[in-house]
Amino acid sequence: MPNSNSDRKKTAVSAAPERREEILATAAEVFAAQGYRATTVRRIADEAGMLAGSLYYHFDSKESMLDEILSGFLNDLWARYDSVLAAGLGPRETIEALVTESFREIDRHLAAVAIYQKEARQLQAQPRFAYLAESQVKFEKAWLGTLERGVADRVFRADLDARLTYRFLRDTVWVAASWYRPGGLHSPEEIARQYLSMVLEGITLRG
Amino acid sequence: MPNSNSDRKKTAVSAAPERREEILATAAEVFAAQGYRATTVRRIADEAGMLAGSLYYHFDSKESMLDEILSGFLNDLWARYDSVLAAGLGPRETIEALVTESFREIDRHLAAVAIYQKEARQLQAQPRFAYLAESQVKFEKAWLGTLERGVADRVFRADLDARLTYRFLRDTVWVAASWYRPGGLHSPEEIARQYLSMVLEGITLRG
Amino acid sequence: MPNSNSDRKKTAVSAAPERREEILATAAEVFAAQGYRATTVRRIADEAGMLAGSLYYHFDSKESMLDEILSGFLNDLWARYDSVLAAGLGPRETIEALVTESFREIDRHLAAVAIYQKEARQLQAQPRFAYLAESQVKFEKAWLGTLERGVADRVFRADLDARLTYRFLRDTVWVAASWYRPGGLHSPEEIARQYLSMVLEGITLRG
Amino acid sequence: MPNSNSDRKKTAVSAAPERREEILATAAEVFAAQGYRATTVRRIADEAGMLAGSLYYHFDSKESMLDEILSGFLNDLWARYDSVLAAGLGPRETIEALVTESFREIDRHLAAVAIYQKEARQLQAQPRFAYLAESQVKFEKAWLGTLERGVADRVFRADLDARLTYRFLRDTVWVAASWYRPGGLHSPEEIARQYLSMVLEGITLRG
DNA sequence: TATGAATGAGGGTTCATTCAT
DNA sequence: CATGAATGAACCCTCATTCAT
Repeated sequence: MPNSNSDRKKTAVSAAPERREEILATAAEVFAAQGYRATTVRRIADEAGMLAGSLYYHFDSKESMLDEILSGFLNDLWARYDSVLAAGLGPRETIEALVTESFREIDRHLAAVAIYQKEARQLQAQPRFAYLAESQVKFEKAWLGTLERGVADRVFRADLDARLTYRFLRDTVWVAASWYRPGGLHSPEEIARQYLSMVLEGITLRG
Repeated sequence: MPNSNSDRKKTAVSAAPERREEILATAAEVFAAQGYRATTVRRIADEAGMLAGSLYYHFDSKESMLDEILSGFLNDLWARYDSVLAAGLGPRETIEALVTESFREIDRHLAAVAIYQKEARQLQAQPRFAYLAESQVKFEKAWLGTLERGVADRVFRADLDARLTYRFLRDTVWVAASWYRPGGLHSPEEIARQYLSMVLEGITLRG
Repeated sequence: MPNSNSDRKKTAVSAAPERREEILATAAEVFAAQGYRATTVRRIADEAGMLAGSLYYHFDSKESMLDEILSGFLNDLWARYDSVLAAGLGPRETIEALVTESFREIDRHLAAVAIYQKEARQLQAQPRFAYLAESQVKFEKAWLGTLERGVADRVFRADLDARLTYRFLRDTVWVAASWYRPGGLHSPEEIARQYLSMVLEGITLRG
Repeated sequence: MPNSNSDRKKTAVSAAPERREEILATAAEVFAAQGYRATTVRRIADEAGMLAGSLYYHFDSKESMLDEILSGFLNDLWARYDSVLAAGLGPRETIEALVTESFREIDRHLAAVAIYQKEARQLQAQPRFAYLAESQVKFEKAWLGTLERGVADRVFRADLDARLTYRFLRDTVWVAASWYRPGGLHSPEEIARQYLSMVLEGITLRG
């Protein structure tokens, strides 16, 4: 996956990467809380204990912060998804593993996920963020493929529109970022288990 | 439900509300496509075939356009929800009716729903948009109550966390606005049927 | 005195001059209360029971309303001043008559006087309002001349700077417009009497 | 006295207040020359040798500049008035000292005084500028009280309406700001002496 | 005569960004 | 590394004015 993070041509010398990460984490939280457009660079600087101008020593633009946040998240996500997909599991087990990894990713990169959910659609149009669209395509291929494999294997119902089911699963998982709070009542794994139970078995009680 | 739309003391007189509605529909589409903050009033005016300043003959601010769009949508939604809730249906039938009405509402007010999804959380903080939070509360009461009634009636599974299930249902329905296109392959009712089937029966094939 | 009022090339037909006067009086009051710049043409229209655009049937601009108000006031003032100055009175009696006429003029054209006080200095720069400066010059000539005649006649003290005294008199009289309310406790003549008493005799009690 | 200037939570840090003062002085002069409403921030910026946006680094609005100008002037004025009033002088000497201090204040804060004269009445209505009204009240108390004390002490004439006399004195002093130019022919003290002479003794020559 | 709707030129303000120190 | 100050483009909004009806 193309990752603008890799061809980073920063102003900064390579030294002190911790400060960068701190600022990035701060920025991510503010972006998630207020929205990317609504967030001022000054607000981020305030939160990071510096002046707005000082941010430009570490990053060359507000947009590049966003870029790093999003690509960092997607890189991490795909590393895990790829290893699930390479494990040679059956369709149902693959879905279970993907869902579980997704909730874990929400737990790890909550802010980034929230930002992604809200901004990705608009961002995709810009060349700089084309990788978002590519990730989307790859994502659909993985999930939809698994679902279709499951239907073929008579593990999943065949009477449902595949793309509809895919969207249903995808949305169900990721919108959780809008209410999930790390350290809350349920662990990511517990949430995954319940979600899977609903998705796979439905919420209706069986006689 | 408090509705800022009702105590509108606008510049415009009562006559000729068509132009208002036209502009409002245009604004809603642009807001939905680009995000509220990212949308300039010039863009709305362009799209409406007028100059930016002219918008202010009909509305007194960009924010008040947003307000009317959102409150208009919620008013319509609640009129329908209320009549479903007043119909005295069983829990499963109530859920089915609510889901169906929701998809119909997405069909009717697609732009407004998309805007709501993206902006409501931040907007709620402003006093002017407090009604969004109130609607949210009422919404949760309706859905969660129906689910709990269903569990008590042994119609729904008792082993699921009720709030988790509620969120699952709620999000499942509404995020559809992010991909739904009116006049597409599936009618709102067809989408509702399939969604309900997944939610109620699960996606796993039964022996 | 040049009076833009005389070469009025209005849009309006000559008919219904009462409506004009009504609007003008309304405008004068609003200008006086809020300041010329701060007054919107719409506010005047509201107060006159019409829409902003409708004013332009009667007047061709906001500025021309101001012009008519101011020139109307000055025309009236000079008619009276001129007849005082032509009466051949002694210096003290002339001053007394001018002061009394001034307070009467404040009583008659309160709003116009207030506007004049506040806006004249800036307005003078514009060619259209050059007559304000000319009036000022003529005004100074009349008062200062009378004072100097009084000094020569040993009616007024000779140890005071003449221009200082002139300004003292002028300001004393006209600022009254800032607090005077027609129909209040004191009539214009009573106010004139007391002012004159102070100005001529001073406020110190004589042994 | 309430002073909005004191609870200033400005963008600017405490350091380098000189630039602020420069800009403020510039703004005051432009406000005085053109009127507050008629002054554009672009004009102030031009005069200060910067761009309009740059002003907002130092001040958070055009209004807050006005606020600082006015409250700065009033603070200074009251410091001096208060020390006069605390000096335990007789009525006539108190009036003389107040008048003299007033002319000195006009000399020091000419622009601020001119602005005050022209804008105070309208500004008072806004909560932010309520301190103008409070100052006015305190002002009247000080002057009117002194005048009444003087009448009781048989230093001033008893046959004059006290409030009328107060307004006469007040206006007489302050309108001088409309024509006074620092560094002109007469010093503030000289002007005060002549004004006092007129006010106390009158302009009529005594046999 | 008056209205409704629009125009268009600003005006105040925000904000990402730059840069000398 | 960070600050303080400034830039400049863009934004929302206001308002006098126009004009067809």
